[in-house]
Formats: sequence, structure tokens, C-alpha cells
Amino acid sequence: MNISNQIIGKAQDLFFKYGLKSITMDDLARELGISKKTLYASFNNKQEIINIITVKLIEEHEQNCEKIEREADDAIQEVLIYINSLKSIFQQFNYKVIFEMKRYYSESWEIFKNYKNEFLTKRIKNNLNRGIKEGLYRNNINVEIISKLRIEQMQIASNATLFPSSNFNKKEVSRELFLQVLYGMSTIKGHYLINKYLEVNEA
Amino acid sequence: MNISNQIIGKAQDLFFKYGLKSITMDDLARELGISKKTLYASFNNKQEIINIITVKLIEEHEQNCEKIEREADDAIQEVLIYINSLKSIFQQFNYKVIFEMKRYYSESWEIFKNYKNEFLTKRIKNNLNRGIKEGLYRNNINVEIISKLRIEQMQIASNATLFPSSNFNKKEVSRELFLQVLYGMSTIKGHYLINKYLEVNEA
DNA sequence: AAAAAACTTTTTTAGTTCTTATAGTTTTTA
DNA sequence: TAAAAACTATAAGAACTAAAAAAGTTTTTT
Repeated sequence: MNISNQIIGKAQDLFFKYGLKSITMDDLARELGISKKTLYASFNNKQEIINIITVKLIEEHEQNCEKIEREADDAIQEVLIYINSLKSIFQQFNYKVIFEMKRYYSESWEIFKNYKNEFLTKRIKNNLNRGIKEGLYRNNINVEIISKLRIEQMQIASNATLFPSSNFNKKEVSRELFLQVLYGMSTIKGHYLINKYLEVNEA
Repeated sequence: MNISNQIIGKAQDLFFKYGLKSITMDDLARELGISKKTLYASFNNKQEIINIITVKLIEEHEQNCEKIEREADDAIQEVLIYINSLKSIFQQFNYKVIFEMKRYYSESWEIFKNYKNEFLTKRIKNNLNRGIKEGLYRNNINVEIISKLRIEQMQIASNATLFPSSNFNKKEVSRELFLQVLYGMSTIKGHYLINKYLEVNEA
């Protein structure tokens, strides 16, 4: 593995664990056992490293979504598989990282925001329209509103004010919210299908 | 009508229309056609006025909720009636007012936050448990998580970044989100009932 | 050739002062 | 007697400064 990839990998680990600001370029070099000189031979600056990680995660997420879309039998299964694959960027991009990115690394934030607004929204709308066509989602839902809700919902689980990690398990909250939104979009036919997939038996 | 009530009424109008900071005590006196001396004869300070309005709205909202709870035949009808009565505090307490309250009038903010955390949460949990008991809400929902979602959902509609008033009608967004969450909590039996109340016909 | 260390520059933060707006009080006027 | 006007005190915000930290560069050492 080449040096650039090693740096990116280690940086990603550290940034997610401790935040973007807390990890200095000195820290990063020390952790890698290399000098700052070598670090700066590969990358022009810290912002560039953060940009690259952002793009890398987005691309991974994008490919993951496309794969799931292709393999799922229907819109509901698509969402259910996605929930289970949830080591997603939204899990990793926790509130602290998002906050610091917004404030100090606006280039990366723009990349991320752009992704959310364009690709992700497109992906979600795709799923909504697929579900409506399949008769699994209510045909009277307002796609513009519900797609925004779905994007928002993904981040609510990471909101530590609302769901402090002392009282809530993030993975569980995330799953609960996903299912709640999924049921909310569904027709009765869709509702039956979710129950079948989840092996839930309503009295 | 006595002078104090007149002042509170006018203040409420102006604060909701223009924000808490924008309306000065001079503005308020001028609008009322009274002097500041008279104004300060009734109230000690601006904070007090804002506190009183906050408490007043909360009490009105509280009574409204209790009335609906009593009159509704079931948990779902309770929510549907509530949606229709939605000239609620959450509609009026828009983001700007909330923001200013948090920042400049922390006393009122504490009152409001306290209300949200205690009374409103209790009310929502009541409805959740009622619905579960009636077999209308899924019995596998996590009440702690979903009650927080319901409180959050009420404010999302007022989020101008997410739903700019240029593109979205606040009342419509609010209604859409409420219904989405209601469907999401419901069992198939509940789902049928919502459709009956709303006269929706799923193909 | 690359790590380590030393260095310079830039950015961030914390603390200070200055200004302005307005809350709240007092005086004047009708 | 209460409105209008004039006044004072206060608190938020802007602008500035100093200190600290960290980014980024260069030099020294192994």
C-alpha cells in the first residue's frame, strides 16, 4: 500500500475518533511514524486531506447505494438492506465532525452538502418513485417534503442533545427512525411486506 | 378589557410578526398609543412580558390538547383533530422567535423547554400508549424514541433552511409531516382507520 | 533520504475597549 | 393624569489587540 493511502486511512481513523480540529498535522505525522516533511510531500495541506476523505466516503456510499438498488427486489427491501448496511457515512460523520467541517473546513462541507442535496436526494426520490409505482408507498405523499424528511431523519439519530449516548444506543435509534419513516411512507400492501421481511406479526 | 391584557395581546402580535428583538419597548408603547410610563406601570420589564406570553400560550395549548384528548374517539382521531387545530404554539413560535428566546430571553426559553420536556412529552406518550392499547399503533415502537421524533417533527416544519417559505407552504409541510409520522406509528388496523377518517382510498 | 527539530507564518481564541441601541427612569407638557 | 420627551444605565455587538496553537517551511541530524 502506498504512502498516500496509508496517510488517508490513518487520518480518517483519527478524525472520526477525535474530531478534525483535535488532530493536528504533528499528531498525524507522529501516529504514522513519519515526518511532517514526508506528509507534506504527499499533500499540500490539511484541507486537501479532509477533502479527499470526504470524497472517498461519498463514493463508497454512492456505490453501496447503487449496488443495493440493483439487488433489491422492491423499494422496501432496498431500504431494509440499506438499514442493515448502516456503517454508512451518516454514522461516521457524527455531529462533532459535521460541526467542525462546517466551521473550519468549508471546502469539504460544500462537497458534502452538495452531495446531500443532489445525489442523495436523487437516490431517495428514486426510491420513493419506485415504491409508489410498485404500490408499496402511498401515492399521495409529497415527494419533495418526504425526501427532505428522510435526509433529516438520518442525522437526527446523531443529535446528541436529542439522543444522548448515555441513554440511547445510536444504532438502535437509527434503526427505529428508519423503520418509522418506512412504515410512514407505505401503503397497507407495503406495510404487510415490511412485516413479512421483518418477520413481525401484528395481532 | 383591562390595560395589561391589551398590552400582552399587542405584544404577542408584534413579537410573532417581527421577532422579539426587533420590537422595542418604545415600539410597543407607540403601537398601543400609550407612554412607556404606563407600560412600566403594568410590567416590570420586557422579560416579564415575554414570560407571560409564553406561559399564556402554553396554557392555551395545554387546554386545547386536553379537550381534544377527551373528545376524540381514539388515539388516531386525537392526532387528526390536533392537526386541524394547528394554529398551535409551534406554528407561532417560529424559528426566529425560538432563536431569540434562546439567546436573549433565557428565562422564557427555560419555561418553554421545560414544557416541551415534561408536559408535552407526557401528552405525546399518553397518546402513544393509548394508540398501542387500542391496537392502532404498532406495539413494537420504542416510545422514548418516537416521542422525541414527534416533538422534533413539529419543529422541522418551521425550519426555513430545510423548507424555505418561498417554495413551501408551512401549513402543508406541517400536515404532511404529521400524517407521515402518524402512518409510521400505526398498525395495519390503524392505517385503515386513518384512511377512513381522511377518506383516502388506496387502490 | 527521511526523521527530528527548529523555525516562520497563519489562524484561532480570548480578552479588551468603544460604540450604539434600547431598556428602564425621570422630567416636562398638554 | 397620562402622553411626550428627555434622560441615564445597561448590555449587545463591532473592532481591535495579544497570546496561543497549529499549519506549513526550512534546517539539522542520523
